[in-house]
Amino acid sequence: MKNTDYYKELNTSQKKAVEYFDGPLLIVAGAGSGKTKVLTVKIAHLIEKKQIFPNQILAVTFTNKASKEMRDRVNKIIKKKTIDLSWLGTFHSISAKILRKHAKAVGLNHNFSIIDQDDQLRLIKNICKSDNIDIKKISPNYIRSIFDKWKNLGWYPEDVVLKKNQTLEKSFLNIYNIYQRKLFDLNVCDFGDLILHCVKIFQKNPDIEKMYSKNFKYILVDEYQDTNHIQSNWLKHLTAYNNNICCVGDDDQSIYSWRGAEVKNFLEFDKNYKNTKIIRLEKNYRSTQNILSAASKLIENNKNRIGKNLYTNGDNGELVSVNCYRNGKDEATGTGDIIENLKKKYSLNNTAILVRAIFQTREFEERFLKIGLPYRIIGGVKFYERAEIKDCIAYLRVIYQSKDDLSFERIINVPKRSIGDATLKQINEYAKKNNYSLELASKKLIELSQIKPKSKIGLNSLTKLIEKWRKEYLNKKNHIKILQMILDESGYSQMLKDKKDMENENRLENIKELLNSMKEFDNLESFLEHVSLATSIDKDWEGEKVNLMTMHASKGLEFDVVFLPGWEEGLFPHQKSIEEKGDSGLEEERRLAYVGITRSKKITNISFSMNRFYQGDWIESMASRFIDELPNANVRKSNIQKQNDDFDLNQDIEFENEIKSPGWIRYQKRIK
DNA sequence: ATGAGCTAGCTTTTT
DNA sequence: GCTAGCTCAT
Repeated sequence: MKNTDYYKELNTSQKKAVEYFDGPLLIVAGAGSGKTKVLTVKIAHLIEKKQIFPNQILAVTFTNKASKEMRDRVNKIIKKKTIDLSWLGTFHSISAKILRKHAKAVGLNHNFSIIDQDDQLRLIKNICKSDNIDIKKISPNYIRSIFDKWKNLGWYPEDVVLKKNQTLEKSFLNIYNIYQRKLFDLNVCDFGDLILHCVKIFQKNPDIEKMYSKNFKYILVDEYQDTNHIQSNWLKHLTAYNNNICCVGDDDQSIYSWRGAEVKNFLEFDKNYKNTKIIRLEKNYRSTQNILSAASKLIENNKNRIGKNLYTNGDNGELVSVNCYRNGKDEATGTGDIIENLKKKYSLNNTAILVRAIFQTREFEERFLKIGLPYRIIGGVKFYERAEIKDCIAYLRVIYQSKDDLSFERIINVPKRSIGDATLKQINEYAKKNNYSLELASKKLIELSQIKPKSKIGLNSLTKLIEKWRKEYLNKKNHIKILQMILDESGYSQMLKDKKDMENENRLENIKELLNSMKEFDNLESFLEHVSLATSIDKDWEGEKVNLMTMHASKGLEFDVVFLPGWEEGLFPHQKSIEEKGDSGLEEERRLAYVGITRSKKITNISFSMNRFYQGDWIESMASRFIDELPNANVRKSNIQKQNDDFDLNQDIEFENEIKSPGWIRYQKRIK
């Protein structure tokens, strides 16, 4: 095997990391040190040099985006036809794949549906209602977060261990029991179950564990610092036979502890896996010296870290600028001005504004619309979480899986069919009593003429339609045609057309896009599987636009120019973070700052404002403590006083038709 | 069953 | 200041 170009490009420690194949390996990879490169080259080497079958490699990421990128890059390296890396995916997608094969082992049917947070919440609310639990006293959202926590710890209801003082949690245990039973009845899983069920299957069935762990000759894990307890457990099972695991991560970029991630997994990797080899990647290929020094000095204020010395061969570059503005509007205006100046040299696509909380994008949006600076918002409401998209999917799910009561309940009165709480309650009770699905219960109640006349008409037509659509599905009608049929015949399209406001036009657009994205799938089944685990469809990347997103969402990305606004005490570090988690909360906020700064390749602009309009009030704010932690040698501080550049609301500006972000809609409402 | 009107609460959110 | 989610009157 000759040394190929991609291999020559690696530095010494990267090469070492690629070539260390057998036994546990932990790669401590600083920001911008080329960790994805190492992982992808390693996969290529395993296939080409070590003659490992692609389907004997397990490669795990956290996001769909990361696995897509990894797949693309491996394919680029191995120039042959697309290789079958069937076990490259997210923790959840791989778990779902395993679980489909062994669903029976945990009491599920192989065609189970995967439910999201929204469905979880509705289910919990339903349980609370029938159990007479006062939702006002305990928020269902809190209950859900506790369930998730338990699942992340690997606990079925019977495994839950509580301390004496956890009385509130104790009262949730009964709900957890009912909730889990309900999930089985409905033949559905929540996200947490996907991984938890797999671990339980491995625990109870050594033969299944052996089958998989024997097959996976090599296991690679990206962003290891973000794994939680159950994920680390899951990996332990899958490494049982061959014990070849390579994990890549950066403890300084652990920013998801609130989602159950435990840096402990990363810091104590060598305790969990005996004879671990540790390799550090400390050469940074991304940022200038000034940016790197600023980030490094800042993160040194954290006590709980491995510690590393990042270096770069690059030049010093520009100083990191720290700008003080009078208020949020000035900050948005000033930022816009700087972008206008820089955009000849650095493209807008390579410019990003990274915020702590998504609401902060608003002021920037308003300003950018005003001056006609194109932008895109990454994050916010996910495509597949939009109500209209969820409605479409609920219709499809009901057809695919008649037991899916959650979906049935979602669409029973959408569009309006005069079926309200009372009727729904009646159906629910009848279903429960006879152990029917809601759909079956509805049909029976109609037959028995027990539904109020007005509701009966609506309900009857719905059940008849569902039967008709299901027949079409069983006759192998194309899934896109089926959805079009549903939209027409249910009156859903009409409902959206009737209300002629902007939002509904948007909704119709989104549905068109959904129909379009369905083309990529052969059948309804594979489409539904994709949808349950996906959050977005790739789009809106065309054109030159400034990127606005949260710092969380920016992890793994890089830009020439990065703006970090709103560095004020209370907002960043966020008050809540410190209140809830104290010092460890503060350290996580600092890691977030570190992630933010290290996204930048050339220019970094940090800013704060002395006054901010926040939650309906003007508050005086102080510069974030993080600003004081930046090294003076690498920073240039300035006070920016804008002239009286008040927003002129009467100006007529033609907006590009495509910009229909929340900010644009708000803006439209305001100027009307 | 449904729309108007009021109130509480307001971070991050890979799946 | 905004808005989701509930209550209450129609």
